[in-house]
Amino acid sequence: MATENDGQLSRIKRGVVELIGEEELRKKLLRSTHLRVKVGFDPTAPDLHFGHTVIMHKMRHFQELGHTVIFLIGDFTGRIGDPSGRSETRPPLTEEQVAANAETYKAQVFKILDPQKTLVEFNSRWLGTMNAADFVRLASSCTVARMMERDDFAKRFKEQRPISIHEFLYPLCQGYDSVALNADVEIGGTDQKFNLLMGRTLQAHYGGQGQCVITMPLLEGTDGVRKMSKSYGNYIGIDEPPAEIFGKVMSLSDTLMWRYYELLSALSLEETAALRRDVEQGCVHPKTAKESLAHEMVARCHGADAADEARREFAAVFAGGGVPDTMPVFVCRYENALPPLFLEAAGVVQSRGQARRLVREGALTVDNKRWDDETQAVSVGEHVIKLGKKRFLRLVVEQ
RNA sequence: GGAGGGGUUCCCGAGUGGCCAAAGGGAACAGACUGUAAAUCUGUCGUCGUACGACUUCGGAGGUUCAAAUCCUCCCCCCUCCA
Repeated sequence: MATENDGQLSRIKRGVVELIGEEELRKKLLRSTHLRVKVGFDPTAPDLHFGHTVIMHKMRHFQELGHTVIFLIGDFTGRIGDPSGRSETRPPLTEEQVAANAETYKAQVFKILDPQKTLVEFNSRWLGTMNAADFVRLASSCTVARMMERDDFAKRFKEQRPISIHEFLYPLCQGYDSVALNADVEIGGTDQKFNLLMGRTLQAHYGGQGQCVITMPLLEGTDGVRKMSKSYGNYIGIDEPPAEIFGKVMSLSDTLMWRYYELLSALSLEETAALRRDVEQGCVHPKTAKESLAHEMVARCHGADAADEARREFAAVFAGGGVPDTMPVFVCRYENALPPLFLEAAGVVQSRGQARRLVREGALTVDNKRWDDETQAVSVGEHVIKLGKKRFLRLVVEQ
């Protein structure tokens, strides 16, 4: 029995940055096979991306061990805006936005989670019905000094940037969620550590047992600098088309690629290390290694066939100078066949001036031939338009 | 409540009456080189116009002036110190 328990524990610990309350977790695992594992998602970004999947795979592990995962949609807290890691106040969401985003979440999470062992909750259910007295009690559980220990608050305060009082409420609310849900374990990114610990503290404050806290590494976004986040625009969404996911992975830097291998790939750490060694010694081209990763990522979201197809098309388009199988079609009349006009009308660029500049810079290709005269109209007929490396358009010019 | 400092183009940040569509850096985009990698070099980076140029922009609203991001008035927001 003890060994089986240890097996569970080592499975749980794999890949985590920190496990706070390991001894308690060991005991809990002995006592129950149905622990309540809480993970909160802020409904700010309706599209799940690969950064989320790091945590979701950990949730999946718990499910496979028989435990119940509570997928908590922070519809109430979403309206406050999580200050974690932020240098400024987030804009609050409207109720409608939150509702719409939450629906999108629910539609996507079951790509990875087992619906049978997932409980979806909304924290407005208990936070929304609290009255002022309840909130005062909640707020009394934490001192200002304790709150200011938080790195991002401390930093903002020091840099004389604004912090609103309501942002103090966020960790308290998130912590109270753990009280309301009676969570045994909560999982989050390393940037959530403070909030996660707040849950542990509050549960004790309200007379329960504190949850165990697991922090997972944060995946850097495609820029390799900031964490992956929709609001930074550096994310790869799990719902994006295969070619898009493939392309985004391929344009990761070589250094960053190993991080993605480590956090996302099904390859073991040993296998990854071996691959890395091969690349460093020149036995394997880094591009090949990246293609495997891209293939794996597409396969996870869209299946192996789609991944094969994405790899084939990528090779044809970018290595072979070909064109994608599908590209947006735009029809215009001959008098509008001037590059700045149709490029703007087709939504390829944001303004005619921008189009004009790009054409002058030699970014435009019509039927695979450079077209650097912005005043020359494209002839009647069907053409393949390419702007820069990534923007394609099938242009039909009518008489 | 009192005193002082500040809000500039995607971000940071210069600019205190015309030479300002606004320095510099970053991000982004394009070209060259490549592996849609990195690094490097070059260019672009408010809108419209082939171009001379025109128009809109420097927290908001008014005003002074031939001319305002820059001066004045009121308002909104942020920070610091005192209470």
